[in-house]
Amino acid sequence: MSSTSDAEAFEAAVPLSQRALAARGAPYLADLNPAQREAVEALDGPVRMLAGAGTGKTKALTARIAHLLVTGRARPNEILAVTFTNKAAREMKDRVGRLIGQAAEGMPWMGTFHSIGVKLLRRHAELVGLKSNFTILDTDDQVRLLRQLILAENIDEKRWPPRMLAGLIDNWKNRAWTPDKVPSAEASAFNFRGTEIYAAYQERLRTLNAVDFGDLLLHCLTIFRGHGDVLEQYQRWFRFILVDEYQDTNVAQYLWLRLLAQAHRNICCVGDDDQSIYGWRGAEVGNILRFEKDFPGARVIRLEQNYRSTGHILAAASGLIAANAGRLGKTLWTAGAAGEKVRLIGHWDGEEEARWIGEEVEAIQRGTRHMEPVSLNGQAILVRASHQMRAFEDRFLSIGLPYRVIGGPRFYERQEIRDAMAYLRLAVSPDDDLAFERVVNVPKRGLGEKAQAGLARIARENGSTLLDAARAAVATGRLTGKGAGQLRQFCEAVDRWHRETLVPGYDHIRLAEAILEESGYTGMWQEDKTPEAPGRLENLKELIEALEGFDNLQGFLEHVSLIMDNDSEDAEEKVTIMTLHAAKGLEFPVVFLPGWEDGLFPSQRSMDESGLSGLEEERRLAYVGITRAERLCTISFAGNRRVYGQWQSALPSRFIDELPAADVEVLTPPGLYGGGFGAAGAGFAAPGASTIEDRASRADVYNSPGWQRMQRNAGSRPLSQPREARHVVIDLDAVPAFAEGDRVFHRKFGYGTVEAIEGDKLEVSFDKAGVKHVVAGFVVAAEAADDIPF
DNA sequence: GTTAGCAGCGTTTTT
DNA sequence: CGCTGCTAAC
Repeated sequence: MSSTSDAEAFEAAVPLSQRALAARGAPYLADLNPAQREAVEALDGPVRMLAGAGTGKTKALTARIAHLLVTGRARPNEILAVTFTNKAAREMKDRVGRLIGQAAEGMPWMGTFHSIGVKLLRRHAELVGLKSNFTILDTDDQVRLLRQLILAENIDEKRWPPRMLAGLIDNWKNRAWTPDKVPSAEASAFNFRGTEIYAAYQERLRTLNAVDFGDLLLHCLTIFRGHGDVLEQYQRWFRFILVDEYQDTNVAQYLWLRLLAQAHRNICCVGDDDQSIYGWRGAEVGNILRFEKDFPGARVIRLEQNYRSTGHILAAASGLIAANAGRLGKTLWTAGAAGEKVRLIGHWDGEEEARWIGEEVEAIQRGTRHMEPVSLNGQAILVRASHQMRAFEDRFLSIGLPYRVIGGPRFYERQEIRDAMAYLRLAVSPDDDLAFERVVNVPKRGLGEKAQAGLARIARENGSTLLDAARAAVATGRLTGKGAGQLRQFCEAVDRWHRETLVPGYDHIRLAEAILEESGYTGMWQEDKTPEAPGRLENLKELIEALEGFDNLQGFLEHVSLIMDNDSEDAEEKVTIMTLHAAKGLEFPVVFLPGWEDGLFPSQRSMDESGLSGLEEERRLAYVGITRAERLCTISFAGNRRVYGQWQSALPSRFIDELPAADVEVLTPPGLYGGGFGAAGAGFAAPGASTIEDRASRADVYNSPGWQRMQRNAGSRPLSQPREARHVVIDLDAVPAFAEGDRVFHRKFGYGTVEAIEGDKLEVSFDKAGVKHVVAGFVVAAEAADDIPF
């Protein structure tokens, strides 16, 4: 901006007309609607964008970035663009790159709050008493550490579980409370010891040169507040700030943003109060209102035209969310067709619900009377709680329907990955006590609790690291027996690996492989015959592959804990199963929303803990769910569900009553032809009914007012498509791989014996999982499972 | 020091 | 029901 020509100065003052910019290579402006264009062109000063679901928010945001770059208002490294998930950040990078016709790699400050926090913290770690190679603890490490502290305080961990304190500390950090800032109102927390242990925990983290997730932001705040020069540097540096999913920011994140933006006030926040679903994690919708106060004169831009969903879907979602009080208010509209109504169906129990959805997915994949075929990738099942996923997995496995689960245990949270990473950490920094502790006896080296406690004591006496203590113990003969020899070998190995990491340009992939091999870690899993072992070896292989993207182990370790999300992009066609939370920001042509029962959704716990505001957050979650659907949305509930292995009956969700009847079509569940729901459960004789003891409840299920109203409006059409007779294909060519009595291995159920063969389906008696019907293609011969290569 | 077997517990959602 | 953590035996 220093050498500004007249023409450029003019550009800066007056937004160029659409045509003028298009002529100069800004085609991204051409297909924006007026509101989006306003959002793109209002570059200066605070902007608050209120963007409803499917209104082209990301499009506007990316175009805005492109506009900043193309008009020369900012260089790529002067834009701070914050998202909540890595996925969102990646998508934004891709799209900006496409808009400006080159890779957006040059935008180093586009990422999640946490990844940007790490980057800042590594530069200034010494200002909060850390070294720049600090390690990032995940929840598991955090809990372990707290457990040690709690035990040291002689507190009964049964009554005061470490997990609880971890949650508490997390909350405090979300509110930007360092130990000394925790208000006295919280003094009674955790048996009146909460703040005290919090302080001890922070101290311990510092000595370990480690941080937890919350610290990534909190330490940044401490630095910004305590070192004006550093803050000013970044205020100048980040000339334009953009924030995605603003409604999900917590107080710490808000303060972080405010500090960075308050000088130039070029901050653009995009959010939708109706999609605020992280209140339990400390998100404050109130931050939207607070923005107005802290940035007076902020321009408010509303995106209300929805491009994603059909009319009925949009109307159903809007009708539902209207039940929430105190919304900022938005009227979404669409120029598109009304499309299919939202479908509603009740089932006898959760298993039947899963069965029905599986068949619907296959039917829709083939194409129905009412809809063109939709591929599996275009279909998703969105659940409230992850334990609902199991029913679908079981069902889909047995009918051979390919699926992918998003948001299970994260890749880097898996035991084998954490172990492997601990080894790598130890190689890079032998003073990493946490890593040492984790793997010193994995695989077993005869170093149990006692030996480890001894090492810890030596370390404390000498003020040394655990590794040094181990060396000392071996040298002085303080440790004897079988463990001593193995420990000596372990220490030598660590030294050897560490020396290799010091060689410039070392082959880090080969070294990593060698570490896992020499430590006996891969060997341990190769010998393990449990069903999970092959999968774990597979994951280790993936970990090694991931190393290729980095120059050395150090680089890898610095980034991995935040980068490794497990939405691996595989090419195969699969239905997606995930939680509603994980689905935010995504869209699918076809969406299934199972489990709409009171207590499950809305979740009882949410209502107990947070009352009305909890219920409203649940309702927003429902709103998010429905608005993920482009063309077909199917809501379902089950009258009975197994929970903790006990059958429990449930009532349809109150949200069902709140759906506008005109936009909903009630389907007749299978097995109920001719009977219908008319007379309170009459004719309700689903297969399996006899196994359920509590039958009294079923009349109630269909007695809720909403359900009855719905029923009066029910269409005559029974199902989206009449069920095809599923004839068994007797294809001799498909069978010969297995015979009765064969031993087979299944990725999920483990080893088993083939009991019967019917077409391409096998009945297998699994050693651990019991008798299951599976498609032949899903199992391999047991011998083949033994040598799945690493 | 390690392992097997049992008791007791719990499931909301996540960077 | 399935997992974790504890106890009792190897």
